[in-house]
Amino acid sequence: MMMPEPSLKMTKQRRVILEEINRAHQHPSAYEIYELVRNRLPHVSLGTIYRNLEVLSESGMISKLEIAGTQRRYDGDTDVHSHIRCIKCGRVDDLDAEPVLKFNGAVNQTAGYEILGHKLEVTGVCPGCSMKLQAQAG
Amino acid sequence: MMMPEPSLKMTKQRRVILEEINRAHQHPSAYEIYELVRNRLPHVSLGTIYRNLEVLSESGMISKLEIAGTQRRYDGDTDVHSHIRCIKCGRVDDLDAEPVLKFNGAVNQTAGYEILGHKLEVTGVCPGCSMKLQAQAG
DNA sequence: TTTGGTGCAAATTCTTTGCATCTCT
DNA sequence: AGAGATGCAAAGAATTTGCACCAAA
Repeated sequence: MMMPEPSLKMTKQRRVILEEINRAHQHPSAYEIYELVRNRLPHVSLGTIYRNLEVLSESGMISKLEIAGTQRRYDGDTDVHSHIRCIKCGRVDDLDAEPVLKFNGAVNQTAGYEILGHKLEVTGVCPGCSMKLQAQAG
Repeated sequence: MMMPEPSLKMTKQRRVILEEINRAHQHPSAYEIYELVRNRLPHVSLGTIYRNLEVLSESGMISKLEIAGTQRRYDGDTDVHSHIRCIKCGRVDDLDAEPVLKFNGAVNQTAGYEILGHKLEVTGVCPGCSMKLQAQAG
């Protein structure tokens, strides 16, 4: 027998969270989303942000970025695309153009794993951190 | 004027940590390394593990894996190579063969970033989790 | 009305750090 | 000796969760 899917209520918190993620063209962390939402709903709690990020990504309305770094980041754009991450500040941007990858079959025969996907992550230093470093180097 | 490099003392803790990382053919987390080392040095502290993982990776003797997931992992093999990560349990293995990647120039012109590198991360379900899932599905 | 959501605060998990003491070099 | 490392315990950062009340359907 099937479990009924839990129905998603569209609360105002959830609606605003979704709007802010879709408006943000960087890839905000939970805390950054919290700050954005709090401008519009001053009493919102961080727990609500986390719970919603979870259900929204579970239901495919946003995506949870699987990238390196200490803080998780979220993306309103659910199409598959690659990212670049600043190793200094953790900022994440989209690549301007999706690189064309070609790889041989090696990946398909790894140690008994059932392969689900892959992703390319480019690392670098973002314009902001680049400037700071040059100022320091003086 | 140059700062003198801090000299690394080879304490017994540091030596054992290094030996255990090099012996481990998975990619252990700090806590897993702690457990391995504790078998040989029962009074070692987790703080010492973390401090050593930091200096050892800083000095290039091991590498800190930049992978998605909540827990950081370490690798005694400092050559560049790609990994596969189990989305269920976080286990990380080396790919059996390094895939040949070819990509167009798109990456070189992204939003003012100074590009440092890139990496491919393959995701999948490891043999252990695969078996558990099949048992559940019945 | 019922089911799911919220705010708040406490709890978890992973990692870092201050400090007194110890140990390589 | 003295720079650097250790153990311990406390602090931090990011995320999750229990619970009483609230609101969308």
